[in-house]
Amino acid sequence: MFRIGAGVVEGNGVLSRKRKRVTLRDVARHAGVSPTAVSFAYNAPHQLSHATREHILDTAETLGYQPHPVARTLATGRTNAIGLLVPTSLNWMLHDPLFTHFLGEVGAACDREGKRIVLASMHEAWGRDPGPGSEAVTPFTWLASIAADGFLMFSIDRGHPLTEAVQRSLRPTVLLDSADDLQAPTFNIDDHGGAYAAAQHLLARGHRQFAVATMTPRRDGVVIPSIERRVRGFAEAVAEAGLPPSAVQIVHARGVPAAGHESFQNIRQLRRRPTAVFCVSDVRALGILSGARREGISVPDDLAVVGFGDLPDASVSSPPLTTVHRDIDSQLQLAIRTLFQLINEQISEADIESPHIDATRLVVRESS
Amino acid sequence: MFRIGAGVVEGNGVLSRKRKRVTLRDVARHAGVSPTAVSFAYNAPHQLSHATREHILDTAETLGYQPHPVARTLATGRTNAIGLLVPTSLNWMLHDPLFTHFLGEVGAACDREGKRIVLASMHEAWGRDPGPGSEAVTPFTWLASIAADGFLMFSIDRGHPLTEAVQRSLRPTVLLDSADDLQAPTFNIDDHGGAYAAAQHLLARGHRQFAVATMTPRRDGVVIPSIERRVRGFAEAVAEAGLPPSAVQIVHARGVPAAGHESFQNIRQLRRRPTAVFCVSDVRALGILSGARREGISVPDDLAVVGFGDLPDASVSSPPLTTVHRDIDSQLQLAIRTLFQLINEQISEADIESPHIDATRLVVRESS
DNA sequence: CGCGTTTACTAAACTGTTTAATTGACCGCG
DNA sequence: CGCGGTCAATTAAACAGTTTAGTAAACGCG
Repeated sequence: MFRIGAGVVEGNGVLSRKRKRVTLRDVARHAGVSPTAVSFAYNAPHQLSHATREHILDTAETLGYQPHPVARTLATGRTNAIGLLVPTSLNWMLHDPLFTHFLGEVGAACDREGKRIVLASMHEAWGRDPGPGSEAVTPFTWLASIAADGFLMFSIDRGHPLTEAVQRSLRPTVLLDSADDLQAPTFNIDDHGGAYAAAQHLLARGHRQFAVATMTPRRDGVVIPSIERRVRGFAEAVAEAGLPPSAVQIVHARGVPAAGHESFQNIRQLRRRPTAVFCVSDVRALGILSGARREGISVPDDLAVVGFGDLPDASVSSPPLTTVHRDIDSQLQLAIRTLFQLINEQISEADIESPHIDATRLVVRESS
Repeated sequence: MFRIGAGVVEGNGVLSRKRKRVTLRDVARHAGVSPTAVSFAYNAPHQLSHATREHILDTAETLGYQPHPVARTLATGRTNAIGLLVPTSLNWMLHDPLFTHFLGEVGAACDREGKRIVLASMHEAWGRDPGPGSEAVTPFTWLASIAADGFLMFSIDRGHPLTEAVQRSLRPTVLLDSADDLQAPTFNIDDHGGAYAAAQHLLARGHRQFAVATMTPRRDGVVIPSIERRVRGFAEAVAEAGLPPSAVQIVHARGVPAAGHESFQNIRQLRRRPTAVFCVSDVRALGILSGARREGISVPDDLAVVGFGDLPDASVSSPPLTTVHRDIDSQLQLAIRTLFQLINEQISEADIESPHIDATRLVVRESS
């Protein structure tokens, strides 16, 4: 077993990362050309004769020259990275399959374009004790400190500390699943309409007493606008059917993966037993399904369950989940494409109709 | 509903991101001080009198000055970011709960330190058709183009195209779950020993015919060293018990989340029916459990199942999963801390004993 | 009062690259 | 032979900060 013990492998140069960086100027000097020529060798080969170019590339190779990405960025103004701003802690978000799906797709898109993703979670970024003598971190300074050409943000509400910062930012920013009156290109889905349709469906099936399973409100007051819209949409449809407000009982549960079980318990403890439950997300609904299975409650006979999102898992659960379908991928593709176009200045923000709202539709399966 | 239609909101300056950047020099000019003073106001407050500092900060505020992160990086040599190099496509990795856990923890650690994560997937990075006239992307140039102070990599094998690049890199790199003879600080776990213990356990329970459920080999030949070690560890223990090689049958399945079901089907089709199956990961084992439940196969009576990793889910499955426990968090904390120390030059690579191998231990529950 | 130290601030150099403007050589053409 | 036009390469100016070395004034002190 190979081992890098103290002093065991030494002096062959491989381990020493201290050696001074070889700069473009060094290459130029050794090759006997100007720094510009070296730059051209990489970025504008046609400006150079084939012979000199080869010569420059050779000397660069032998010297072990690595172009300095930061210096390049400073000169070109392009970081080749987009900032993915996570509204809470990354840890928290990663438990949400919707987010991991988002992240994966963004990753694939960036991969195709040769771009990098800079992940920054906004949660603990500010309000932290400022370093010795330096100012406290504000949303604005925080955003400014991220080296990216543009930003992608999820679930931003009106009141979120970052909204103002985003609007003052110099870099294009695209919002997903956010409030729909923010001054930045926003790509949402029809949460309200989807939830409304879910309610209508359940009403048509004869249900009159409902539970809505949603998140426990965050202590920091951060609101997830898309979820709010879903709850409102559902309640509105029920109200318009002439039922009293008490026909909709809201149950909260915290966390994303385990929340389903907790929700289920809470539902069982309601005095007025609901015959149907609408969940603001599929994970929650799937959790309720498994809770019901465990307790011998029959779905949909004893309890109808409707989810939101139509994750891949929703169609293979038992029973298959009735849920509100959204086309995540097309929404995301459009958002990312828009962001790239904004970055490349192929379009301007004024050209974008915002918010862009993708349709949703109810997919009726066997859980309702 | 607010709407940024073409020309609807215009000229209030909020939407225009074209306005020229306010530089440190601008602030200096307006405040009537030298550029140095402005820099000091942010980075070395004690060098300035309280009054001038306030004055500078005020003018900066009114001018809307944002320090340029890239320029700062170029001058200081600090990006305040670490590169997370994903060995395959990000999309693929995100389906692995182990990776998302890793990512979440790295995120939390970076959050604490005020650092950013640069995500870069190596999968498609090179071998792509080179841009017009520019050189093809090589692992080395690719790595060099990432603006980060150091790198964290998962599952790197000897033959991986990046290994050489990492060793030539100027920036500290820490490896996790990788080959254990690479010339970089490596933090592994005792895969071999864990799998060996799992086999011994099953042998002691009287099993004589085994299946090992592992990944389908990747077409690109990339090998996941930790998984190789597990398979070998298991096979070795069985061989040392005097059983013939045929006592261990290897079943492959692709993908991470759905692989469990596929593995289960494959196991059922084996001519020599195994009485116990060892899975190289918990997800796979959990999938087999649910496949068995669906088909009415009793675990552990008809089939004993042992996983690897001891994810949170493993203890709450039905039946609770016997699995090889690893302390992911401590491994990760140590790796990250080491990386930060290397970046800050508080330690040198020669001081690090590598590979660092965390112990694993078998946790016997009810699936075996 | 003169000497050394601190305080508050500045000028200039430095980080490594791109890019606009420029030069000089060479070529064909009228 | 002189003139415009490429071609190949160079010079110099950005890009937006940090940092080192230095200076003038103020201060403390015997």
